[in-house]
Amino acid sequence: MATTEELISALQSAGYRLTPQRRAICRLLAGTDTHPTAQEIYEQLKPDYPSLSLATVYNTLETLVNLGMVYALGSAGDGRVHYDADTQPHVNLACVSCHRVVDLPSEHISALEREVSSSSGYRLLGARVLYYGLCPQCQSSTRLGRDA
Amino acid sequence: MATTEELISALQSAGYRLTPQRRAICRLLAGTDTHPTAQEIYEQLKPDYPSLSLATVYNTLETLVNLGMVYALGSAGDGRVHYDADTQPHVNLACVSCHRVVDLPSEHISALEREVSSSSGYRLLGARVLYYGLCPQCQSSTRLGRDA
DNA sequence: ATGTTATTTAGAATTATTCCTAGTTAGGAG
DNA sequence: CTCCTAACTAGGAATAATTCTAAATAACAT
Repeated sequence: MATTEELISALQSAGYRLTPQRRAICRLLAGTDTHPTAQEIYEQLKPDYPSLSLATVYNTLETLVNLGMVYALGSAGDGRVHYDADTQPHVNLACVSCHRVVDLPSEHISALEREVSSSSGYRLLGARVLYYGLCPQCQSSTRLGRDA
Repeated sequence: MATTEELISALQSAGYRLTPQRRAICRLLAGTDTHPTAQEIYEQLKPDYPSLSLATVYNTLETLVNLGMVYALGSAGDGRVHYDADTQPHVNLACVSCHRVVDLPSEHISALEREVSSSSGYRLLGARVLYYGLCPQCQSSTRLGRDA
């Protein structure tokens, strides 16, 4: 879990200005293990920051996600729900450069599913296991791949 | 990947009626490895089913998801995006009924990550592992939990 | 302290999803 | 095969999430 300071200095070293609103959002994110929505963040901060706008919450969250400091759970990047008739456990691998998504057969994923199922008590209905990174081709052909 | 027949008979044996619209949606889902949105399904079927309504697509998808035959990628059960400042690979568990998202410590997830990393050749940058289901409380308090 | 420019705000606009109601239909009973 | 009725669909309205816009504000380098 990132600390408040890590989130803030990630913004700072990426050249973003440190506004009270951004600090507050970082503090809230680092200080909770619930997974708030933009609306919930807005409502929790509103009493202390009466002028806070929901748009600012969305903007700051987008920035933090782009910096890789925060995950956006749900939304496959575009805010829409995608449906998949393949209910066999499998791994999706997305290339952040060429945007292709491939399936990957995995031995460990069924073990993971059994572990999740038995240790949580949930009746599992589905899963999204998505890794993202640079595919082999893009590692050799993009600036990101050579530098990172 | 579920076949058209499996999807259709899942609907049938759960007591749902087999309408041409539902058959068409099942056929489309089983016949693609893209991950269409409700809107895309609607647009692809519209030429052959000019009277088809988007609401029917949403209703059918919800039914199939509740039957566990189709995954809804993205959306932690509600239509909202949840944010998580913990960027260490970990398992998120979302309850489709009460919409709470919890973290789950897991032994197998690091093994999975090593497997993905070595077998894919990707330079991994991050991961999102989200399971959907019914939490223990909602299993006892909802119709879904009792029937499924 | 000042200027530059990124950021915030408030509200409107846009987009995704769900809800509602009247009419239609699938599938079992006869 | 035909009828009956609960289940389903269509279409549009309603709701909810997110993004956009333009003017006001404030961070930070100098």
